[in-house]
Amino acid sequence: MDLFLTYQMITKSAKYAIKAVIYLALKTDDQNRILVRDMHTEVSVSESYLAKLLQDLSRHGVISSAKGRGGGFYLSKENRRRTLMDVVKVIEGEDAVNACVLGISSCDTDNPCVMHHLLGPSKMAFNKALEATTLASLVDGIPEKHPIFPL
Amino acid sequence: MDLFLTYQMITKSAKYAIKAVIYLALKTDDQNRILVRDMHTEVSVSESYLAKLLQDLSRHGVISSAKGRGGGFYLSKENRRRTLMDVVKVIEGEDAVNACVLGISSCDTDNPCVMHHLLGPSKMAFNKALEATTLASLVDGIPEKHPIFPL
DNA sequence: TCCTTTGTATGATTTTTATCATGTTTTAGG
DNA sequence: CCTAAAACATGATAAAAATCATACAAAGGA
Repeated sequence: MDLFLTYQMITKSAKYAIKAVIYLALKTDDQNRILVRDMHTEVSVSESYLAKLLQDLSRHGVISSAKGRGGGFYLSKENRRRTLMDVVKVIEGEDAVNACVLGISSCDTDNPCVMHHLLGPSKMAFNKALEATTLASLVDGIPEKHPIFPL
Repeated sequence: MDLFLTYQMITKSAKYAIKAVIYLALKTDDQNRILVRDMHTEVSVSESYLAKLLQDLSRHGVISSAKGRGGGFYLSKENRRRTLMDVVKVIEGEDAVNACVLGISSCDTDNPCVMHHLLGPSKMAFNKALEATTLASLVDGIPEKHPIFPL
C-alpha cells in the first residue's frame, strides 16, 4: 500500500529502474553478473516486473546482459558513462522529458505558457541533474561494504 | 491521445485544476461567477470531471462557489491569497508533496537516500515555486483582453 | 410554494499503469 | 549434441487514475 502514488517527478517504473541501476553499479561489472532472481528484493519489486524493466534497459544499451548459463545483468565500462536521464528516457519514453509542466502541446520556449517561466526552471534543473549524473558517479562515494540496499 | 502521460511533475488532474484556477483568477470575483458548463472547454477537460475537481477545491476553501440560480464558481479576495501549492495539495493529497523522489518511505532529511542530495534540491525548488505563487500573482501580467485560453 | 438552476455527492465505466505468468530463444557445460 | 540455465518476448490480469453518469440538495425567482 503506497501512499505516494501521485505528484511524482517520475513514475514508479522509473524509480525501480534507477534503484536497479544503482544496484548494478555497486555490485557488477563485465566479469560479475547478477540474476534478476538475486536482486529483485533489494529493489523492492517483483522478479518478473524487474526482469521486464531490465530487459528494456538492456535492449537500449543502458545496461548489459548475457543469456544462458553464467549469464545475468551487469554494467560495463561503457554503461557506466550513461546517465540517469538515459534510464528515465528508456522507461518513460523519449518525449516525456521535454513535455510542458501543464501538458500543453503548443508550449515551448518560443511560445511559452503562463507557467513556463514559473515552473520551467525547476523542471530544467531536475533534467540537468538527471543528465549530469552518470551511473558511475551514482555510487562514487559509497563503499561497497556500506549497506544502502534494500532501497 | 496524450503523448505526455508520464514523467509528470504533477498529475493530469492537478494540471486541470491549475488551468481552471488561472481561468477563475482571470475572469471571476465575488460578483462575477462562472458555470462549469461555460469554462470546461477552456480548460480542455470534460464538464463533469472539471466539476468534480472544482468541488474538491471549493470544499477545501481554495476557491468559492454558490449554489442555485445565479450561482457558480469564483475566486474571492481571500482565495486569491492561496497558492498553487494549496491547489496541488488538495488534488494530489497532502503528503504526496513531501515524498522521496525514489519513493522510499524511510527517506527524509535526517536519513537521506542516495538520490536525496542529487534530486532533492530541484524538487525543493519546484515546491518553493508552487508555494511562492499566489493565485493572484498568476495573472498579474496578463491583460484580460489578451487571450491565453484555451490552455 | 413550486420550479428551475445551480453545485454536491456518489458510484459506474474506461483507460492507463503496474504486475504477473507462461512460453521461446540463446548460451555454456557435460 | 543434449540439457539446464539464463535472458527475451508476449500476452493476461490487477490496480490505480481518469472519466462519465445519475441522483440529490440548496438557492433564488415567479
